[in-house]
Amino acid sequence: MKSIDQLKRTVIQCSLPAALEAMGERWSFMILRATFNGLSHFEQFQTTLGIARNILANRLQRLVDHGILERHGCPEDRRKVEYRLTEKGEALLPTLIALRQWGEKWEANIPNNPVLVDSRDGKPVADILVRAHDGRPLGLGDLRWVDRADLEADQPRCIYTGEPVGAK
Amino acid sequence: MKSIDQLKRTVIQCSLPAALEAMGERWSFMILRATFNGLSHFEQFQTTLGIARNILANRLQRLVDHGILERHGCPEDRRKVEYRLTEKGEALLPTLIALRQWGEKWEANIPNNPVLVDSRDGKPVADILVRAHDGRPLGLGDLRWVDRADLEADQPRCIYTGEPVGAK
DNA sequence: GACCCTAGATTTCAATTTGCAACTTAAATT
DNA sequence: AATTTAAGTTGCAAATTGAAATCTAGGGTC
Repeated sequence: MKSIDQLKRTVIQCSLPAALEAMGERWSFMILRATFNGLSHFEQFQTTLGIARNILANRLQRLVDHGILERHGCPEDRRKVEYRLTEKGEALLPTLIALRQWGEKWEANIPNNPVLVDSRDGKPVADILVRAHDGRPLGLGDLRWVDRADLEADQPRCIYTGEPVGAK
Repeated sequence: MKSIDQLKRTVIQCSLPAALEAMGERWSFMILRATFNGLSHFEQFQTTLGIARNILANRLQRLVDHGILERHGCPEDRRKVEYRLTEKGEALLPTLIALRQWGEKWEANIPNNPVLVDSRDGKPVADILVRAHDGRPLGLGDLRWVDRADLEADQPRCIYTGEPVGAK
């Protein structure tokens, strides 16, 4: 009772709805993954993903509208359109990889392929984790949700328990 | 032309479809976020998210079916049901945070609240990044996609260019 | 015990979204 | 000139979503 009370005093603001409006549709992440793997044309997406053509057209348009992909005509073959990742689209890579790693570990027991590796040593990238500002991995027990107002007042306290967080 | 040819030689296997089957519905991440913030009852989800009751019931059922939430009756008030995160559900935190951070940076310009902080020092967690096995942050330019078969044969090569990756 | 309230759904029905198949249009190829 | 290819669009049936009303079991109050 008290904890929920505390929670309600926190103004909940979250960009998750906005993020989901851009990427929450069923095929959006699949299309994004395909672009990360080098696909860029309508027919490529259609044949490799097996998505309906009208839905694909609609999703590509949405991704372009949200600034995640850019539409470029190909000068050497003017029938073709190239869909390219923008910087904003590229910034979704950690989310995509996190989701894929979760799926590999907890849903499908099949190893993901292709594998994303470090170009320097050819080793697969690390599991995506929540980390402290200095890079230390953090588990759920090391984490607290605090109200931004309390944080800015240098009085971070857990929104459930009210308990102060961190050294003073 | 050559790069797509190379790509087609790679057996594409991906747990992304499986992950999206569990979490790809419109409200799933919103419900998950609510549980991470301490909500656990039907009415709490309904009033704070504003989701239709039938859809909420259906989504909770799906999340339970996928082993992301667990359903517990409350002994002290037998009308109530408590939905709790499982270990599998908790493992989605990095994905959720990555998506939220992306939204904060690229979509909504409003600061996220509440803030996830390190319990040790009360500082907000780091941005979710793709990192090397040793924790070094990696940008897109430091990454390559390689066929798992090539990786296991200790011959990692970029699936587009065929270029060998890493020192030999 | 009669009454009302609460939590967690289920049902009904309209509106929207999805998906398949066929068609279109412009550009390239034979 | 005829064919093929790339990237869509259109029409229509099926599935999904959402708002509102209803339902059921349990609690609280007098």
